[in-house]
Amino acid sequence: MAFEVRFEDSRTRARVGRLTTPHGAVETPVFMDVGTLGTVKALEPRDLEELGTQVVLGNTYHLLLRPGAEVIAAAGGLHRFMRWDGPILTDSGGFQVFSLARMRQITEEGCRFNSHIDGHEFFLGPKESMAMQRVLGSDIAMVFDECLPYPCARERAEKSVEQTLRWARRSKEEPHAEGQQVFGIVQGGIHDDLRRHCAEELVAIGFDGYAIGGVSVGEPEEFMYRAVEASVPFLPKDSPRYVMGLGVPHQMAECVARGVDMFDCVIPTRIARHGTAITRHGNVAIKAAKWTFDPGPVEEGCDCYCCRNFSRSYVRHLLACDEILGLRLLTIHNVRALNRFMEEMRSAIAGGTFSEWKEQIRKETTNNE
RNA sequence: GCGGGAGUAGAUCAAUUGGUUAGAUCAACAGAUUGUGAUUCUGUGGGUUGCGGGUUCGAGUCCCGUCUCCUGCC
Repeated sequence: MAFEVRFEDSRTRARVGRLTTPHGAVETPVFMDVGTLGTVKALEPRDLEELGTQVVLGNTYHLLLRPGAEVIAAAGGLHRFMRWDGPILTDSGGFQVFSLARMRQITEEGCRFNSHIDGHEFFLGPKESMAMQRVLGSDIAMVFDECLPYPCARERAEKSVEQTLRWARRSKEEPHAEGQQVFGIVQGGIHDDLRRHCAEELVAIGFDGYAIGGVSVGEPEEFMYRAVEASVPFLPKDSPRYVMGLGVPHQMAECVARGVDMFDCVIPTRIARHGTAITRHGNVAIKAAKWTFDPGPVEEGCDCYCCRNFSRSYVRHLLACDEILGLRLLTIHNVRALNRFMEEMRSAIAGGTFSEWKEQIRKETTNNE
């Protein structure tokens, strides 16, 4: 079995596990860094290693457009192309169908797009997506799905779930790379019965892991937790569960308490580029003038390269001047901050103190500064 | 000393040859960002138009005086 549950919390559904992939083992719960175009923006693979990043995400849609399947194939796959030897998870492009909705035309076979770069028409469906992910050679491939917006009428959600299930079956049937795992994606919006139905049907098809999609798309926080609660009980206990697109610390803690093992999000790298640091006491705008003379690190007690060596004053200065190093240093910090957060979480679960830890996190991170 | 030019938001500059509530950009401040079309986006505050008079229905704009800076000449 590729996934092994090693500790289970007695009071919640939280668990510590290990996911084995062709490029190494992954300790869960895990936060995965988004590297859409074959790079975690501003970081090098050696940075990621030092920061304790376990999995990097790649994106089928974006890599298909640029540089294209031929280039990746010629390089021998995404690992070799981007020089990351750790596990890679590739998104199917399904989310782009949703986020680039204006340009779409959906058929049973998939989705017709116009490239956002040069307008060229192209097509992405379960067949094309799996073929591309096979070329990419990711350790984990995601099925091609439709991500529903919020809010969404029930009738539309029903049809969409059936479409997602048909696409999931076809995604499973397509050939995959050697050792490549395939994860199904539970959709269903905020409708509990649709979530359950979708989960059960996916389990019947049989996947290596199961994602919960269509959350953190603008719905209230409680709806997000409810979507997780409506899905997890119908997923196998011995398979990894992955909430897609989520990376706010206390939200991840809440989802882990509901049985989730994996997360990914653009938040740490994006807000770093926008001048905001993630800390144990909430987000801090390092760009703010009040740090102009501040000699302290971005976050007190952080072990990252940025915090070990540089002052808030310096990082603020770099950001104010739009220096590349500013984006890099703050990205280093934010990635490390979330990885430390997950390390703490795993220790708390293994040590039997998860509930107390989660409560403390909720208090600390909601009080901004 | 004489001549010329310039003084408008924290900074750099606008304001149709006198016409509504003096704008823009940057900075400041606040907010957003959740399977990246994001070094992005949104919003807020901020002015005794150097100062003092005058002309006019009305002055950043015209006139007088004054202060400061720049520049040229003796």
